[in-house]
Amino acid sequence: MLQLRDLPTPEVLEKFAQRYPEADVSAISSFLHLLRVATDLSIALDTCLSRHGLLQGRWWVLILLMREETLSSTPSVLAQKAGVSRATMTGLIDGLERDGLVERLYAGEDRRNISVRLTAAGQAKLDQVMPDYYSRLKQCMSGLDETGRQHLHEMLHLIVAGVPAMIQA
Amino acid sequence: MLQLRDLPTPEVLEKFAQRYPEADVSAISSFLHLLRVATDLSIALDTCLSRHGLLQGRWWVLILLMREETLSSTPSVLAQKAGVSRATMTGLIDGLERDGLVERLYAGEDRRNISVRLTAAGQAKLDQVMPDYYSRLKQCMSGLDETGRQHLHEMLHLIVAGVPAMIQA
DNA sequence: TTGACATAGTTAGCTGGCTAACTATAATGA
DNA sequence: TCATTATAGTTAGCCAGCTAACTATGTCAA
Repeated sequence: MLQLRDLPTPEVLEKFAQRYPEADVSAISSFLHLLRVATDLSIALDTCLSRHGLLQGRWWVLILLMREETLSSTPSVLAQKAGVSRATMTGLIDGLERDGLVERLYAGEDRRNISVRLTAAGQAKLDQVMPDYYSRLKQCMSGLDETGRQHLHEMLHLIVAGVPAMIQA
Repeated sequence: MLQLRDLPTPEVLEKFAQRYPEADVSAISSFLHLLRVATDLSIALDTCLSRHGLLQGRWWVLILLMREETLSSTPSVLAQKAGVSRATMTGLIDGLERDGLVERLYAGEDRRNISVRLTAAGQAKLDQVMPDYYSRLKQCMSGLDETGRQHLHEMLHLIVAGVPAMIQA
């Protein structure tokens, strides 16, 4: 996400703003700070999951399956929800199946679709990971009270509303 | 960073919280929302840079060099500041040098060190990219006023303070 | 002074994403 | 009805990170 470790100091920003009058130093600073913190959180999540021999990609697949009443779904739906390509999902399922955490079932009406189901071992793995993840996360976010969290949500909405403007041609 | 597109609804969170009492639903929700928005911002940044034929990694190297009075630095220092391994930095510099945006100079005191310098073409590239980047970013963050940005900073500090607790053994 | 250790840059090979192209199956419309 | 088009899953190959190992150079203490 944001690899950069050496965020610009106010002085550096000022220097750049002098050459580039378009620069809005507090906007830049907020943007980079947000990316920096989010990246650190993501790394922390990876660290937590790695203790259980998992990576984010596979872990999300397990969670998406657990959300389903039937504990199953199809690769293309999973790909959409997980935000990866179908090709990547094939690889994720391959790995999870090799570890016995999910299984492919070829039994559907439409023979283009296959079903991917969380196995008992997959559920057991989640029952081991999730309490650890949740309690660490609770600690991590404990600095922010309910009001602060509400505030954060609102700000994030405001920011995300600006993304189209950033992308447009 | 966060690939997941299908963030949990309050109902899903409630269901998980029932099975896993450690869950703090508002903490989880804030955490995921933060990662989701940051990821969207990072993708928007990539989109902006790609219009100029750049990727984040190389672009940050150019910026780090421009920050220096001498427009130059060494690969290992750049690697540290850019938050990538020295091996990766070798590759980034290779690419930038091939495009004529930086040059390697072998002239230092300590012959283990080499110097990497921003070329005129590199500076010209930045003069083309930065105004675009800055004005897009300004638009993107325009939903948040100065007070909001201050608030955001404070909250991010509170969150980042919790990261060690999330990582610790 | 020289042997052990540390540091800088590079190379080789791994990984988890990606796109594009392929196969098989289903749906649709002339 | 059958040719076209769309969809699902997979495969092949690309890319930008990574670690580990290697070479060359510098440092330091016995």
